[in-house]
Amino acid sequence: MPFTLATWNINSVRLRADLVADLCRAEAPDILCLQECKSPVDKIPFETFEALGYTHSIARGQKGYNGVAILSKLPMEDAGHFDFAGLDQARHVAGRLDDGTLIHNFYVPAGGDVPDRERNVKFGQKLDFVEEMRTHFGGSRPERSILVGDLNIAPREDDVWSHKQLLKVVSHTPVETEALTAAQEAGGWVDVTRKDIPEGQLYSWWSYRSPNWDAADKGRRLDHIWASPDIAGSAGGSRILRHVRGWEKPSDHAPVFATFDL
DNA sequence: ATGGTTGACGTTCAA
Repeated sequence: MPFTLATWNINSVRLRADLVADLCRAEAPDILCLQECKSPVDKIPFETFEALGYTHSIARGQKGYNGVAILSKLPMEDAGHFDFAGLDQARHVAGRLDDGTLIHNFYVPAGGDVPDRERNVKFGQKLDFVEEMRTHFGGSRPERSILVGDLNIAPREDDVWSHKQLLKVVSHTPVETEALTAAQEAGGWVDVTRKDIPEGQLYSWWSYRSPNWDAADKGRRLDHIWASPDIAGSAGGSRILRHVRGWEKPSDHAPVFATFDL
């Protein structure tokens, strides 16, 4: 069964419901995973997405912050959620397709500004969250599974505009990139985007604080699509829709796409 | 050395 999967940090699903609809009309992903919905579940405009064929949805939300949702044209059942690091925040939800394929949608904590857990509680929570991803997937190694989301870490040197200048910037510090790589390896996860696009600079996020984001191009690859090793061979077609970052009133993240033929 | 922008909420926090 072939399908197209996308992940997008939408930065308010209510403010940008029209952008979600535009993306769905233009690219027609079968499954769209959203992060930073910033909305209680009962205020997400699911009817807008149902009208476009996304008749199945699973979401977790809270007022104002965080929030994750999976919109799907394919039948999907709720497969539960994690509350890593004991934060009691809506940062993960999982769905299961009819063929048993499991889809994890994560929103990893951003971690604040100071990359030191002694001085910044949020950074410690981020490291704890990623460490729990490692212990979980190391303990029950994923099969027939896909993991996507805003992981808020750019692991490779070519996942940021300047490796050297970002070594002490949260999202690219060695303690973070090593923790994310450890979590990936613990589960045997294959980085699908980098399997398909192994060479060159690749970004999915550009700060709002740069007025000329496109020309300056000081991006980072924070959004990821991983596959368990048994199905990684069926993944392909990766792309990051950079032009979406240039839409009117955009999210600061661009959507990341891949296809699977399971 | 530190500002720059955005969103939700409510007169500030998080990203």
